[in-house]
Amino acid sequence: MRPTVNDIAREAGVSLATVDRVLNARPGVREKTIRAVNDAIARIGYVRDVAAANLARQRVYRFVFALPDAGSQFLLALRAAIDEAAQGMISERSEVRIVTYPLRDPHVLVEAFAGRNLDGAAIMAPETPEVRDLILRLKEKGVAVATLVSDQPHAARDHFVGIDNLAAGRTAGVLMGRFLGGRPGKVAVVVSSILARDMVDRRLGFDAVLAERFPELEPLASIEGHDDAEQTARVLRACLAENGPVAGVYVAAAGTRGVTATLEAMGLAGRVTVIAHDLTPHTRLALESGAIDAVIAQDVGHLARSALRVLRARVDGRDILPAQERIRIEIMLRENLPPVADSGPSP
Amino acid sequence: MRPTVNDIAREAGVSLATVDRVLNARPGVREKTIRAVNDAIARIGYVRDVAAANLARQRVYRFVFALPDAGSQFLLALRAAIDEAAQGMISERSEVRIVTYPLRDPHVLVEAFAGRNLDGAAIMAPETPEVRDLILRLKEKGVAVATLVSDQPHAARDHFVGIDNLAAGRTAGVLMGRFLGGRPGKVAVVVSSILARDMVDRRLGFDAVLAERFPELEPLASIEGHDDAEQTARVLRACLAENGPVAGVYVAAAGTRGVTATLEAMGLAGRVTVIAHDLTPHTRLALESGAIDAVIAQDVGHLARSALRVLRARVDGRDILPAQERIRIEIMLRENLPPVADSGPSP
DNA sequence: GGCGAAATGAGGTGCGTACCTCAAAAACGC
DNA sequence: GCGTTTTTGAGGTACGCACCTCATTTCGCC
Repeated sequence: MRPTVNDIAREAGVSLATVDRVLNARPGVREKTIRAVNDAIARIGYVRDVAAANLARQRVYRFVFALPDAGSQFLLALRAAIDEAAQGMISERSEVRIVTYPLRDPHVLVEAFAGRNLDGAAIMAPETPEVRDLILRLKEKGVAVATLVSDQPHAARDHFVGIDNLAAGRTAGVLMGRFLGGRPGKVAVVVSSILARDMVDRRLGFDAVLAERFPELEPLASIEGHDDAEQTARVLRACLAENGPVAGVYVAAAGTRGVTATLEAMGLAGRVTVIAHDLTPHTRLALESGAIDAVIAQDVGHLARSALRVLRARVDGRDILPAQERIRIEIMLRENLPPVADSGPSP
Repeated sequence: MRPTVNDIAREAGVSLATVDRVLNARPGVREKTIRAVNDAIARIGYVRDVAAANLARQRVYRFVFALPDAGSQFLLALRAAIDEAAQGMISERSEVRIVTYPLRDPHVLVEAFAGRNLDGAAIMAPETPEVRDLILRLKEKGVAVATLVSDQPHAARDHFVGIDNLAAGRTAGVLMGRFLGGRPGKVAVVVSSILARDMVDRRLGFDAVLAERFPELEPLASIEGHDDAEQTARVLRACLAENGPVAGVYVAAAGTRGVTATLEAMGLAGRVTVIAHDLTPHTRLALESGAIDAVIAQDVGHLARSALRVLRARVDGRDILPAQERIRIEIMLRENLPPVADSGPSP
């Protein structure tokens, strides 16, 4: 049997009321008594039963996820994953809302948080001063804050939920180098925007590995696709026209469809090594057909669940299991694609 | 406010006692009444508060993990991961014991389960008739059973916690083929035993990919290392003596140390592509030094937590989130090694 | 030593659920 | 319509904790 508050009272030689005052940091207890109670707690190894505490407290956790309103397949999948994770948390008195904001205008994001009283927020947003301020103000109000997918290392967030994008770029680099097997050539690099933190990191990691280990490959200047297939196709065509044939393309952003379509149209499909990010219906098909050679993926379900766990732990003042919250950099090849998840509940 | 059992009673026009009987499948309720209650539950969207339920139930879940007593680094890490996961579950009234048994003698394993009353078991064991019987008898006693790492598809287990070893073998095959970049050659394959289910699957997957996509590679007959470095070194030397130089080695088993040591001694380190399994201190070092080119890994923390979640869900009669329980086939390269986890609590 | 203030004790109630008992009501068989 | 069995209702207790009130004790201070 785990020790309870009554055991603390007996062990410390005080009453239940005093133990309660100490446990919940209520005033009116002498320093000396507080120490006696804490000693007793340490001695008998008491751990608060959070479930029972929350039950008594009638506590409801309010969490908000803020995501860009773009319609990329990755974001769609992420939203679905958050909904699913939230569904699993309702039996644990957590309430999750998703707010979306236009990427161009993070001001809307700031407004969305005004006046709400909530316990935690997971924010996927560009690294702008407004957002940094928003995070700071949330923290000041005692809200747990996690950044999602793209970090804000200079903001006051408690935790970053996402992959190490530098390492992801390095991984892409080594796959590109090894898959090309020593053949020299140029490599095009597609990012969403050269201002996005995750894109910068991926690019840095990619270049570093190429320079260190595959000097025969020449990475070209980043081209910006803004996570849009049309736009990506356009800039890639321009890039190829300017630089001539490439041996590989590293798509660090969304909009991979623009790349495969362009290569297909130019008769280069399967002859250019393509490394892309994020497992979506399209990249899955492209992997299966051989149009893409590898995908660097992050599990959206893991992202969603990890964010909720981290925020919950923060609010409860609990520690997290770092190993459980480390989002893995997954390498997806045709051969290790997971079976398609059936979406939605069966009838 | 979430609806409670009282709301169900009011909505269904029955008493609390009847709702309770229905919810907990107690006898003595007419079919018609059961339907009325369930309809009311569906109508008001009631979800049982598991925290409160467990509190009232005063239930303690007893789980057992059965593992071979071998001292491989993988098993050590797995045991540590189980301990850590169990630690996290004590606040959810779960109690976990690990029992080990000698691989040669699964009879000991069977005895270890005699007379215990427990709720769930996770079993990592070879596919023998004794073990299959053991699983069947456990199931008959109402114990939830999961197989761990190595499956027992013909046994009555509820769930398999581990990677798809066929796909893992395929992944190893494609990495081998692509890393060798079209160079022809022989490939040695090390397994622990040609009788182990996971080894058979890996071998099948590996061979299939080589045959389909890399006909220039010739896989040699499996050599058995029995998860032991010494033994592995011995059989690998014999294999190389017999077959001449190889382009690659696929180590589907533990005992990778025997392979790197042998290659090192023969002056072949870095000149033979090595694909190994499981991220251990040794394979991590070998990856960093370039002695191994890639490691196919399964996250031991995920294995442990998933097993516990699956067993818990089974006992509670809840569904699982399949996406969360799918153990990923991770591809570890030097470039995406996770930072070393600090072991043990900090002082 | 007496005073006011601070600290502590005793005890109650409720959170949402499980599980129990006993009485009352309804359904059933004849 | 009777007796019997089955079904249902009413109510209580418990789980571990939070939070409240009011009485009582202890402390610090002059």
